[in-house]
Amino acid sequence: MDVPETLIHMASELFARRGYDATSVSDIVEAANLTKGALYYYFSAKEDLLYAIHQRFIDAEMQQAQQIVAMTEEPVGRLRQLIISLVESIAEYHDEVTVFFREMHRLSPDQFAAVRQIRDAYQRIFEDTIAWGQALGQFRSDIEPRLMTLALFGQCNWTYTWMRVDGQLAPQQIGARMADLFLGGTLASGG
Amino acid sequence: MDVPETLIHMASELFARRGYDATSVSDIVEAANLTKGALYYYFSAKEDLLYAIHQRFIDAEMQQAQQIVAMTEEPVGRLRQLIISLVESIAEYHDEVTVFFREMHRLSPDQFAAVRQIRDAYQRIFEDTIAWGQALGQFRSDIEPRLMTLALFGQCNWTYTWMRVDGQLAPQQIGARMADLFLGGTLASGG
Amino acid sequence: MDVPETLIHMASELFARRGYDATSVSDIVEAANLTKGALYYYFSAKEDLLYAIHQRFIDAEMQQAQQIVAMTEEPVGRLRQLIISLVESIAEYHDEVTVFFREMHRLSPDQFAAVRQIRDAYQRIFEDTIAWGQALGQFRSDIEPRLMTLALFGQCNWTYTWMRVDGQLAPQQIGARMADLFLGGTLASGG
Amino acid sequence: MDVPETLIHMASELFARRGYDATSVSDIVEAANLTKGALYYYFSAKEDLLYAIHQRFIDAEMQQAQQIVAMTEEPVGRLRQLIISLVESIAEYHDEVTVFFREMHRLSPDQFAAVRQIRDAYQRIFEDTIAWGQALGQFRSDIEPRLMTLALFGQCNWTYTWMRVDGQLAPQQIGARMADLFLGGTLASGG
DNA sequence: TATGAATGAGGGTTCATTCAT
DNA sequence: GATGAATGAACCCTCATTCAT
Repeated sequence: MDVPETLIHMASELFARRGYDATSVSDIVEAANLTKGALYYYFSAKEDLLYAIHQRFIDAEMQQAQQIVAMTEEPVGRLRQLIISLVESIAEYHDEVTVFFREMHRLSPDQFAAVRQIRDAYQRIFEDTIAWGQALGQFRSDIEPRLMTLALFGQCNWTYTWMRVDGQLAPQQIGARMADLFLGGTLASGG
Repeated sequence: MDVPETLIHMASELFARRGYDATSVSDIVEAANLTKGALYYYFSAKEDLLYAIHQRFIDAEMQQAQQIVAMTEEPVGRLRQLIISLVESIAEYHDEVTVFFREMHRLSPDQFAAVRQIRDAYQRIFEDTIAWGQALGQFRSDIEPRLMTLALFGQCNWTYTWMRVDGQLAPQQIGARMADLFLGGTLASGG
Repeated sequence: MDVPETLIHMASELFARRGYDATSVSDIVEAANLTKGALYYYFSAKEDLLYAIHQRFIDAEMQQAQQIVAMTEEPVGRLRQLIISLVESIAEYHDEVTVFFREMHRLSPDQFAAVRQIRDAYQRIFEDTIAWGQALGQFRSDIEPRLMTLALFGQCNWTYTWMRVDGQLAPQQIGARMADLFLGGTLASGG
Repeated sequence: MDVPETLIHMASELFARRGYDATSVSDIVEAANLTKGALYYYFSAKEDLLYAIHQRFIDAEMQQAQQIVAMTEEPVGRLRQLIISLVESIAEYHDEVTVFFREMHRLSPDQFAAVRQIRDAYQRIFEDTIAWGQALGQFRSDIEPRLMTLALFGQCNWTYTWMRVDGQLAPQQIGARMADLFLGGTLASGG
């Protein structure tokens, strides 16, 4: 397998399990059955691995969101698909996501800014979708899109703390329920 | 001020800002204007500081939840109050909460188990409240209480990543909106 | 013996023998029968040892020069004494001097500037003495004081490359001959 | 340009500026726009570059000295020309000279011995010239030729620490003054 | 109560060198 | 002739912790 790829993968796993600082470069190369020299041939610093992990998730997620935007034509369906896609990605990139949410503050200022820029663009896709729904009268308008997006992100992102690959519900099912809840709320309707 | 108290406070701030591993014992005692000897007189290890920070938040939060349970007599109001209390606590204990969510995995197995026990008990209060509401026909019953609780926790806990002391909305207001959203959902009601 | 003192002494010896970069921190602490931790308790970087060695020589030399200036009242005698003092110091601080001349360029810009300032002041004492002698008509005036000083420094400083503690001539004797040569030149007088 | 030549040239520059140990093989090949493989095709070790730089200067200087010896027939003129030639060479080979004087101790014992042999032969040319002048009664005889040579070498070699290509005086002029000073001394003659 | 000196294991990183291609 | 990938030893430095005082 490709050496830098292997290193990123191994680093994701270890950073997710033990934390970035608690994982030594030695740990990574040992797990990958390589030498430190090899690592430093491809990455100029441990931090670059952290950055690569961040990019890997945010880029994948951003791309999916853009595809969904291109393929949907009304706000409710678009939002539902965005939610499910997000939850599925969190399951698929579980290690990367764990590192992403827990260690972003360890990035260098430059790297942090780069990641943040894409993250903000990603967030704006959700905000715009909600604002669109509000304009159409399909979404409640008493709460600002930004706050609603943050609430939704909380719901979805938090799954990284408890969602298991071998859990009762598949990520797709969990995503569907998150969409149901976010859209419909908790109170029993009708009656 | 009380020495151990000062140390915990300083450690919360630094751990929240830089991370647990990236903060040295020297950093803490310097910030507290004390010496290492003083720290090791009160705490037998750096880890104990981490544990104290976790306890401080979870204990405070647990106590509040129990008070609310004692004071409320129907599920909707209880849940609403629990939500607002949680968001307010996250604002009040911002540093501790940041450390709690980001560094829990760095606790020793014993300490982790102790913290987890209270955290689980705290979670059960929410789950029970939701189950109670379902039994009364006030909450939707198509999603299990546990999943609904985890979704709610996501919504609330995630605020630690973006809520600011000097933000436009006070924590209490943010909590209220979180409750509204969680209970009522996003779709415009009525026709 | 005083720990930082021992370290500076050991470092002088090793830096002089092997060079600054070719001497590891481990080499130094082993030679001093100490641990790395002890070294870094007193010096925040290897470079600080290098700086301390530079200071040690330049400060000692500067002080002696000032004493001679205070004690002498005519240029020829003053210059002769300055020369002898310089050569004697080079013998006394042989290791430090070797490091001083060979590794000055390895100092950090700040440290370099600090050392250079004293070195320049020291040089000015010689230049002023020569200019004074020229003004009195005792020294030749066809060459600028600065160039004469640099030639003299060459003569004296270069002794660090060949002067031995156990050589035939004592440093004081070598210094005296350097003075004779510099003042009288090589050509046979009279005739 | 010839590859090994380029490498020696680049290495001279970098070794002179940063020091031998502080310059990596990577630095050299990058500066020369080559690869490490190319360097190791022509030089079997970094040390060989250092040796080549030493040779380059000492050989050139030795050759010049021999020409001067062959062309001069009395000691004063010969010495004057040797001095000027030395100072001019120091200017011309400034980088190599800097490395020569500062890093000679980093050569391997064998290489050191080889360089030293030529250096000693070179020194003997000066000593012999001075002894010759003493025998003819033209040079003072109260100081041994070896010590006078070392003093003279100090004067001349030290110029590498301060002589600049763009200085007020050309190397040839500086050499002339060095000769004047060494021969005539500092004291005003006559009276 | 608290200090200041010291430890020693391990941290991330560099680098001269090798070698299959 | 020359490359790019890889090695492994050594490098400087940090740090949680200890302990005599």
